[in-house]
Amino acid sequence: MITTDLFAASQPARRDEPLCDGAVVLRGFALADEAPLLQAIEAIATQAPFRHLVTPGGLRMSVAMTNAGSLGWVSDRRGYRYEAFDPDSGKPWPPMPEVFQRLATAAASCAGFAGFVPDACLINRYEPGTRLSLHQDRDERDFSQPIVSVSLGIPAVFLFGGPRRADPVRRVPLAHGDVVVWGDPARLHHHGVLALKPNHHAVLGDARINLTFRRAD
DNA sequence: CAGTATCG
DNA sequence: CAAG
Repeated sequence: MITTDLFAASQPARRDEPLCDGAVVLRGFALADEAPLLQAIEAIATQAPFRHLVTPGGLRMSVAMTNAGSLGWVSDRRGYRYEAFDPDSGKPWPPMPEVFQRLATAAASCAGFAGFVPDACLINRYEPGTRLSLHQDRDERDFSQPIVSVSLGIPAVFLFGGPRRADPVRRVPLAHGDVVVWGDPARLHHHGVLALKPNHHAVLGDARINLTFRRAD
């Protein structure tokens, strides 16, 4: 009893915010790994530069993307899919940094998804005005595996809806270091990001970087 | 429809 | 006219 109280008092205050059954926001979860995370992102962007993909409808996405891991998410006129090779360079995507994998596995575990080992990390770069309309992540093989989303840089408003597009949508402000995890009952829920407001972050400048971890294969 | 344009 |  006393040991429990002492333990609780010695831990940083964790304010986990459940969004619904199967989805939770872990406030500040990535802050401890901020420096190595940013260094790894910079190295990845050097090998596989951010680029604007085109939707199957032929429209340019406002968010700039790259990938790390054995598979990377891509979109073009042929559709959405995962590819082992960067279409721009013909080379494999940069490998998943150890700090990425460790963070994703730990966050998933905290959210109740033990044994999550991502093989793909989609890296999205937002600038003021960038948005991502409501969609589902449904290009992966195993929907029993969760999605882990890490926010870095300037804040954004995350949209989290339900399994049907017309379902009510919650607005969730996300700050530097916040992590969202959604899985099993909420794995196919719609989600998106409102257009970013003009803002500045001391380290990342006028940008938000989002890491989205998936088990694609 | 991982999009925009148009409207109240 | 910006936000939704």
